[in-house]
Amino acid sequence: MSTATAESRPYHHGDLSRALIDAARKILETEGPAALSLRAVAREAGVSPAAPYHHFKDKAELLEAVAHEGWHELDAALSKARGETDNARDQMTNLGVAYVCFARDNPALYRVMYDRSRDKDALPDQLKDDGAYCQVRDTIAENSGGRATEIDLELATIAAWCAGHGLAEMISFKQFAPLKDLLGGEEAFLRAVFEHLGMFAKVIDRDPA
Amino acid sequence: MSTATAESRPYHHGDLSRALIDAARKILETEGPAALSLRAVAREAGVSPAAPYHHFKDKAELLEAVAHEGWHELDAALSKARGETDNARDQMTNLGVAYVCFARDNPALYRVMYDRSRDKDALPDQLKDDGAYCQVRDTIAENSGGRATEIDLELATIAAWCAGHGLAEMISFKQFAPLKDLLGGEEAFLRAVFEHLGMFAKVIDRDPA
DNA sequence: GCACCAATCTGAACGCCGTCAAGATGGTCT
DNA sequence: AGACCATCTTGACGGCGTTCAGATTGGTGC
Repeated sequence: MSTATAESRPYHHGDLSRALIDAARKILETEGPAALSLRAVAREAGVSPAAPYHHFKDKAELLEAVAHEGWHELDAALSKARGETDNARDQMTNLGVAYVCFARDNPALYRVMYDRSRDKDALPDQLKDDGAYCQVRDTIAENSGGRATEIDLELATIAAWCAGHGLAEMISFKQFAPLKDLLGGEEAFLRAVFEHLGMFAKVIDRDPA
Repeated sequence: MSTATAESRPYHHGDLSRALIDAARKILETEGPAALSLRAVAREAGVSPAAPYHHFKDKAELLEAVAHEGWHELDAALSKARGETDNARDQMTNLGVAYVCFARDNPALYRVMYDRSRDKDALPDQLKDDGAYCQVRDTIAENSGGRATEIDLELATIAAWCAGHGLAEMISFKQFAPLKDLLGGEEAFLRAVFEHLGMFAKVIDRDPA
């Protein structure tokens, strides 16, 4: 019984790597990061606890693969948000809101993404090369009208990333619920906080004060 | 042999709660969060693995106590930084730098502090009542010269906290090492990023644009 | 068709973990 | 002295990440 389905299955199970990643993500979504054990992933995928070790060096490497998918999806979300307007300044706000919403809607995945980065002391390379980070930098560059130096651009991008990440982590804390209601919902709250950051003011407004 | 030392020891070991917290912090500092098991803490304190359960409901409650100390120490660090200048605007920058430096110098403790908050979906109460958060808000209020509404103040404080937290998490990533060198060190890097946030611009500069 | 190899998976085991129940220990109070 | 109770130890349970020997399977060369 070589292939149980029409798809070409390279070996015994089929694409177990893929199945393991999917199983991990399902557990993350339904039970949260605390429940994400390698044994649970194997169970979910219907294989023995030792099976994953033929596809991933250890648990960390599986999580790495999950995180990698997460960064790609964040990238896609930012691309979409950026494309929804031509006004460069609105693009910036949209990027920020989209970033935070991604983190809010995929909290466990977002956690895994940064936990893996922390363990490596480095954000993923794809971020620097052509990923989400570059979209933020490019948008800032367009806002600056060519007046900003390379260093200014880099610093403003880091600043924006910090603000987005910080807000993404704060947004879930229930302290802010009253403020959200008062402002008319979560997105309004997000936009208000972003405004109060006076984000990128130095690059965009560029008056030396 | 009731009291082995001059101090009054309530029971067998002495103040085991205290010893456990100290042991946990020592392990955090020397081996990092991953090595912080309850058994390791008990081992470090010289008691059996079950002993901690007479002082803390479970592992989470011990970590809660550790986190609580962390917030107090962060509070003290911010107080000190704020007191080092009278210029309100400098106070703001000093607060930001002090916050990030605390996180950089106590990375494992900082991690535990926020991990516990996430599990509870809430920042510690002490933050709202008279702690670090209020110091930031008060400083912003002084900067605004009474022109800011309550909501503006709250939003600006959240924005500042997000930026600080975000930067605290980013600072360790090795990608930014070249930029740090280029700017003449880590603190210069910190200050540059804070500047690029145009932080609190809306509250402080208050020109409607 | 068949033998063989390498890739893949299983089963059992190791040491670690968090937690709990039962019992030993030693202050404290009367 | 004796009772009491907080404290600590011992031993156990199930779950974890990981390893390893061996079984199973798919593809390759004859």
